[in-house]
Amino acid sequence: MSSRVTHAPRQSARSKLIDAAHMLVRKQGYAATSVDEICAAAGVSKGAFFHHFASKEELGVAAAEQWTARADELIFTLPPWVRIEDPLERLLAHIDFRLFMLEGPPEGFTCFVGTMVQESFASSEALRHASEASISAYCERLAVDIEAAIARYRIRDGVSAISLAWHVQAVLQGAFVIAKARNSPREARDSVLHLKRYIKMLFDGGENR
Amino acid sequence: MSSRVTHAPRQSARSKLIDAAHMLVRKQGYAATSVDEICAAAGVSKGAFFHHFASKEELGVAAAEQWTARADELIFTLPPWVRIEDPLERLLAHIDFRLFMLEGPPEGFTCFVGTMVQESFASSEALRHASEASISAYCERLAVDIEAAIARYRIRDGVSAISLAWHVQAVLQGAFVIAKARNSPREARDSVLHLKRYIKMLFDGGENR
DNA sequence: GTAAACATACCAACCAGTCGGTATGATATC
DNA sequence: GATATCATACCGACTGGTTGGTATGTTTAC
Repeated sequence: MSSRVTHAPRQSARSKLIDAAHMLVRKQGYAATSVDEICAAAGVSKGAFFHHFASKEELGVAAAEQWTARADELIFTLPPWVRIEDPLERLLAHIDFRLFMLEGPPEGFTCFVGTMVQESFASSEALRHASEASISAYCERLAVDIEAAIARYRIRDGVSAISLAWHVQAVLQGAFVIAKARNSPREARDSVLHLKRYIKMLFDGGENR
Repeated sequence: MSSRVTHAPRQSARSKLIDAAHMLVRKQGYAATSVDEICAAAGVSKGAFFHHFASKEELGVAAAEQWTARADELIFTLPPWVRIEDPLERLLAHIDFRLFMLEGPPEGFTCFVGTMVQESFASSEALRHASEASISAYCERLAVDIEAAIARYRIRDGVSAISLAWHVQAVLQGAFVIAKARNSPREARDSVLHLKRYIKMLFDGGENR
């Protein structure tokens, strides 16, 4: 009874704004998404927006940080396959998962920071840096698994784990662009399948001959 | 003396506007680039802009079409290596060329239509379609060379020429995103090297063991 | 001379950001 | 335990500047 809930969890407005930004920016881009639009989608007032964020740019930075946390959870923590013991199998399951995600409209599977950084790399060092941090975090986390696979199975041509991780990220980002251009995830999925074949070949040149 | 220069090449304003759009959009994105900014960079008045284009969107469509012509010339017509007889060597020279291009600031090597389509796919069907046409044209042209290589050397797993062409395009588009995020083309180049290794392995699994 | 190729001045809508104010709840004072 | 004080969360009207686009006039080409 005396359970002091202290103050009611009033994270609400701030995180609703970030969620709305994730959705709208992925659909329309950063510059084309206005603060008013984000407020309307989040169902909060403009006053609330500027209470939580000093500027639109600051929201972008906060949304990038939140995106990192969200992605790490969604991709590296929650899914059951992350507990596969064999590191190569785990890596391939990761690729299959990214493949599986390529469904529905682009705002459902594309990358918030990847979209944002394209428009802001030259105009806002804060946004560029926040986006880079988010993408780098993904690559470094993925490189851990790749490193484990290399340790157990070796890899061709002395390919490094971090280099392959960046390549995975590049293929995914490119697949998102193609999916938007084609208005269909079909070529994007094909491209990820090429990536999977490449990884298999890197770890065993003659396996699925 | 009476050398009638006939009419001075007055393609000038229109194509200066398109060139300025190519540069500015690649640097800042489509939405963040204003009509006034494009006019200023092109050194023409706003009246001239709307004399040649009914709207900013129409400039985008025209710039996409111009981009297709420019890319076809720059990549598939002018370079000396396009006359290499062996189709696989020609394909690998193509990849090397794309690798070689990844230098200097991003607005010098990134893709105008790739940048534009990310911001416009959901808001302007005209821009999305024009961008898709440009990217598709590149892929279909590249697929001709890949098809020739397949005919001469075979390829693993029954990979199709057009599918591999889209994968090349995806890796390049992804590499552009990574280069912008990292503020350096290093990881982008590494990714294209992965692509080159993949293509080599597809055409000869055990070649450079 | 006339039609295309520009230039200048202007407009309404929209933009990010400001500001005065309110509602609420925790803490301090007596 | 009632009251004063303070901090946080939020609201929505407002502002100065920017936006894409227009109206109208001038210059150039043939």
